[in-house]
Amino acid sequence: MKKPSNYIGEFEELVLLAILSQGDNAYGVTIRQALEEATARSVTIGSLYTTLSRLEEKGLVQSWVGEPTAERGGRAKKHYRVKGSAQSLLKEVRAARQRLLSLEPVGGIG
Amino acid sequence: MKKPSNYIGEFEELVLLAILSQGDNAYGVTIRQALEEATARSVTIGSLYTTLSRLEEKGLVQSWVGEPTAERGGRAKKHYRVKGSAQSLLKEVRAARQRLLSLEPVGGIG
DNA sequence: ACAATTTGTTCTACATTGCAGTACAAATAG
DNA sequence: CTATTTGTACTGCAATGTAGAACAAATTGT
Repeated sequence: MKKPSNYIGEFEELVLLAILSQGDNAYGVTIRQALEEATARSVTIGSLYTTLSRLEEKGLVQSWVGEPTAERGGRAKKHYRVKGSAQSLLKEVRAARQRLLSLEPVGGIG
Repeated sequence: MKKPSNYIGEFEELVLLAILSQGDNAYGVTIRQALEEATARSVTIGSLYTTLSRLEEKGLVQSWVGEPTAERGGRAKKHYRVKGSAQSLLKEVRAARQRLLSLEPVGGIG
């Protein structure tokens, strides 16, 4: 739960949104799936977990391991939840972009 | 005009938006001012120029040096314009975020 | 019990971006 | 031709992005 910086990157932001989009079912596989569908780009699982770890180090997400579901086999899922501090950062960066867009003299970019 | 990657970072995105917001008057000083007002964070001039250079390397912005204005003294301004390729990338990442938000099961984050 | 299979996470390594300080360049004024 | 003003380029390191392979924990079948 360090606090190395106050900045979140582009991919980190997408990961946070992906977690939110999965509600109570946010873990590695579902988060990845949401990302790939939303971005139409491949997301390697290693990249995702690295980012999830860093987000947790920064205190932006919280995680806990669930009970292993009796489906076929496989390790227990590690669930993720977005913390309030992250919501604030998301709001901030969205607001900053909006402010710049509202100054846009040509009138919107799409 | 290299093409090292297809990714744009968070700050790069803000810089692109800031350039757009300045219309025909986008150069170091005005871009920086727009950024600081929109983000409420200090932006050192070195950081900005580094990012502008990288954006130009990636072919996302175009620059040209203007005539020196007869105001007091000082070097000629280097003007920047956002290219179409950048507009596309901006659209893409905005769309990706929007897609994730629209799946948001809790109902919006602010 | 234990090897094979399945599901899922951690580790290692390097590329790209973010960020700041300092040096440098080009213009005007006196 | 020096001082001042305005503005840009250079250097170096920290933080993020990205991928591949190794590792871990569960179930199934024999």
